Amino acid sequence: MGRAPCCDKANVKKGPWSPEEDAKLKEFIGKYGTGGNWIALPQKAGLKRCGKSCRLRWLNYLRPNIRHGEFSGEEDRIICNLYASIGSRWSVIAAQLPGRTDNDIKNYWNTKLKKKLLTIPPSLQEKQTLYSSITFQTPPPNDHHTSHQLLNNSSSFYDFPSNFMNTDNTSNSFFVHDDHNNVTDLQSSPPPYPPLPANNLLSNNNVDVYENCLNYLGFQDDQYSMCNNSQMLMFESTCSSSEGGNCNKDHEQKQKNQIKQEGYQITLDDQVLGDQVKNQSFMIKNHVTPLHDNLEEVKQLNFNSYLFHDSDENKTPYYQKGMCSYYY
DNA sequence: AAGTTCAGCAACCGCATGATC
DNA sequence: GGATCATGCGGTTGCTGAACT
Repeated sequence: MGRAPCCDKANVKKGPWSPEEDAKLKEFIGKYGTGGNWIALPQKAGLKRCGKSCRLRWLNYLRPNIRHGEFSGEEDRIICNLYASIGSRWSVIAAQLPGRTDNDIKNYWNTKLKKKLLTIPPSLQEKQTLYSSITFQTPPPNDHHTSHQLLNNSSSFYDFPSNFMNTDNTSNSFFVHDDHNNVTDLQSSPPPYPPLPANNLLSNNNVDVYENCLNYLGFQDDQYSMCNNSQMLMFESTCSSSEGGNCNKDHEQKQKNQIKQEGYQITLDDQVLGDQVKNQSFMIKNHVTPLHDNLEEVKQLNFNSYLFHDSDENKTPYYQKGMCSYYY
């Protein structure tokens, strides 16, 4: 015995709406509103439709100020940003795009935007564009913004959780705090941000800002990114879950070696965000030093897709893929 | 020109959640 | 606290027209 149907399926019309039906629904809602009861509405309005169908038709097509047609570049950026941060919560994304419906955005994402992003060639320039869109704006080269200025420059529609961090405008100090009121003042070591969520936020239901976007682009698992004022480094790693923290040193060394081969010098720091994160990944702290003096040259470097092939204790192959790029 | 494939989109379906009794 | 119902949401389906062979 399944769930009771929401309406009498035998007596409701399905399929595309006719102009007459649209007019009836529009007129009825114009006069009486929805009355807070979609189930009863079709009968009152003289429609042989399911209440859910009426609701959908109204919300996605008939209600005032609906916009159809081409999405702008700005809308693309917003969708990508939000998808990266919250995933496929289309209604939330739609709320940021006046006149757009969740259905529209979902369709647009599935049919166009996703493909558009997937076809981005693996050149740094393209990646930079994408990452800048899914992360945060960065200041111009040689402009020593404070971290909270970075935050202020970040996309306005992305609201960090209220406990994510505080900034102190008077002293330029910058700190994060977690649910236990453990406050970390990052003033003494210049934060490499755009902001990383405090570990309690990273480790539970809060999706890493960057994760989804990279995942759907074909990258996997954990990646964290950071920006050292004019530079940003993105990294990801995939570790066997059973390895816990042990894999990190190993992979860290590999990544370090790999990066050195590419002409960069980095300082790794494997603490930062607590056990859960540490066990899955490692952080590269804020000292990222290009060995090249010329930023233009740096800009051209492409660290895309280091691929490590290894195996865990069960001889199951796994991959670790590192990726980083400078950008400013 | 006819048939086939593909992309875009409207609409449906079923599940999750919240409100009410 | 549990049952029932309405609503909202996201995944999926299927229709339509355009593009391709």
